[in-house]
Amino acid sequence: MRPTMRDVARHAGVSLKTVSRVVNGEVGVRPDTAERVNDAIAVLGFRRNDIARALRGGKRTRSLGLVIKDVANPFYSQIARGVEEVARLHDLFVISGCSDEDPARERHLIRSLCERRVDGLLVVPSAADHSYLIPELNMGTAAVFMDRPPEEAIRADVVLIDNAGGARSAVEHLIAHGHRRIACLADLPGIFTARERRRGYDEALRAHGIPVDESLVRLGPHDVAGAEAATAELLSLGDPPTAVFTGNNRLTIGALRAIQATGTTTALVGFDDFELADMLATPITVVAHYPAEMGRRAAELLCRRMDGEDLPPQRVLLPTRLIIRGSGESPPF
Amino acid sequence: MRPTMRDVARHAGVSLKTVSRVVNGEVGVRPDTAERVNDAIAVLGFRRNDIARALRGGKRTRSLGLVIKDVANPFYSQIARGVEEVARLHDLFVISGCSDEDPARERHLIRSLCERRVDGLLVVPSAADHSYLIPELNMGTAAVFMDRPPEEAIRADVVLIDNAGGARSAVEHLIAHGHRRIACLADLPGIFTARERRRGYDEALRAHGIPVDESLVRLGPHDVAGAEAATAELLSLGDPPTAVFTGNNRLTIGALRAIQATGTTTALVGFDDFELADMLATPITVVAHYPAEMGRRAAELLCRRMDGEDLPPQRVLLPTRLIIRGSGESPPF
DNA sequence: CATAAAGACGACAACGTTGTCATCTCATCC
DNA sequence: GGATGAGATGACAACGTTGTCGTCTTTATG
Repeated sequence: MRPTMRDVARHAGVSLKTVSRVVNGEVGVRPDTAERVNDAIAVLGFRRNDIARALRGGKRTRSLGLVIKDVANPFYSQIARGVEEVARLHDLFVISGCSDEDPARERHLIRSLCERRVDGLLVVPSAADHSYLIPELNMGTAAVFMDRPPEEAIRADVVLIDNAGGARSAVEHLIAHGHRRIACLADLPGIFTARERRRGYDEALRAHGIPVDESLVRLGPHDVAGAEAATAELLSLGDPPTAVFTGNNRLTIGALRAIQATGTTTALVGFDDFELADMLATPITVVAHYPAEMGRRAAELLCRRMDGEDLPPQRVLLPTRLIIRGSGESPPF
Repeated sequence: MRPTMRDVARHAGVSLKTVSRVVNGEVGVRPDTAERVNDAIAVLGFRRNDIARALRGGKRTRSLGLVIKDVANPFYSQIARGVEEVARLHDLFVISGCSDEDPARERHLIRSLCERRVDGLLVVPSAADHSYLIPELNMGTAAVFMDRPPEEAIRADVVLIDNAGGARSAVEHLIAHGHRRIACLADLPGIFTARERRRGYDEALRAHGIPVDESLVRLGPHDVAGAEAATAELLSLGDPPTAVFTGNNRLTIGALRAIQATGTTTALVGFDDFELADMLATPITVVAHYPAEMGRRAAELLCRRMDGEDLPPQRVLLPTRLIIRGSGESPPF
């Protein structure tokens, strides 16, 4: 069906190797010979087989594997975009898969990607245990983790958001506006970023001599509905919080709904920016970060590893930025 | 570096072929032999090389190429998600690239994907001319287009949204609420979906005996700012429209901004749903569609082609749904 | 004009795997 | 006990390409 170099060679009346030379733009082919070969290529519709090329070359497949939770989620799709940009510059293809936060699937994906001999791996880890990766790493497959670190035993690069720092800046912003009773909605404590953001919340309070009141902290709400319920409950306390810090954008939206429903002016600052945050009835003050930048940095690090650079494992912390829009600046009531 | 089957064979004291049999779970290996082989595999950290496998098998690389405009755009990332779901079911990997609406890059991507011998192609086309694809199609690479059809000459499947039908339903909804002066913001007329939606707008008006007033139609605004300006200008007319139909979500947001700025109760229905459309100060009535479904349908079609099914080229039209939220139900003033 | 040097081109092996076929070892049966 | 056959295993080629090296042709040089 598909013509090979051999077919082209026959058609052009030259040897296989000469076709290879022409296809790869090597020197040492007479112009008229090259022309005959190119004609044959055009006539037959020949396309060089990169599979065979990668096998023969022995080394690079010019591809990298990307394992994220879910491309449909803007956070991950922006990471993917950043990765793609860098891959493009290095003439690499990205082979991606969604783990859906399922460790078994993550493991299966990584294994399959290694079998495909990707030159490197970019992973947002779900699994707790990545020891299965150690042989791959030793075998020379470079890997960079994003958003969450793997466990200690894995010596690989990580690119993280400054979760604690960002949360601290949010809570300090609320404190600066006079708040003392500040609630915290954090996601499930099994999640690294949720823990880190919670830590930032604690640090900010302590730094300003405000004791952490555990009755104002809700660990666990995981979706909009859960956050809405938790916030409603907090606002109905005898001594309700005057401000809320939310650990991610789903929680922010849930909290916002509950706040709007009660009609109070409870201040709100959320981690994660989101589209239209500035177009809402109350524009939302957020801790923004840059997932595409995370993808880019991770991919750049990976490319350096793939090029054989041998640094100690890096831990990159990406800065966040507080974007002031209104919801976080109302004074305590 | 990486051990091969030969290394495993040596280590286990068996032949290459026996290792192959064990790795592929073929019958006809004594349990104790298989165990020795598996031990060797574990000790050496052997991973089957899918590159060599694909080459030798001659046929399938178990991968498909996806060319979209930009993964960071939710519309495309949802398509990617749908594709991924189907690919997963068929044990395929997705190799994707972003064309950024650049025909040259699209062509380069498709060419590279063919060189990698993907088993099939899923493309949201940017280029006007896809004749370069014809040889690939003839050579047996299946292809399915999404969102926009390729030109006539290409005999390939297409999965489209019912753009005209959706637009018609939006405009008829406005007409049903008493509107007669309905503006239309459409994107650049070079864009297939923009033309189709514009066509639906025209059809709805004509079907109700309302002449199309070209002074209420703006073709060209392409981003939020452009739509905002165009809408502001429309609303400042001596005899302004009482309702606006917008051809995509960027335009909807721009129109919304302009409407909010003037403080009028101009009705608004937009094509494309978007996150938080229900959380805005004015919840937006939209024509929703399902990009992930488009990805799924296209991928399913592609898999059928890849399995050798030989249907005439299909043209799938996916339904839209009008979601009523408030912005489209205010009466004319 | 003879010869060296450079240039053009081809033969062959190898990358790591799997399909085909051959060989070898036993247990089984008459 | 020798033929029979099933089961286990191995040798070898091939997939399509590129690196190495050898051969042949052409050109430059004395």
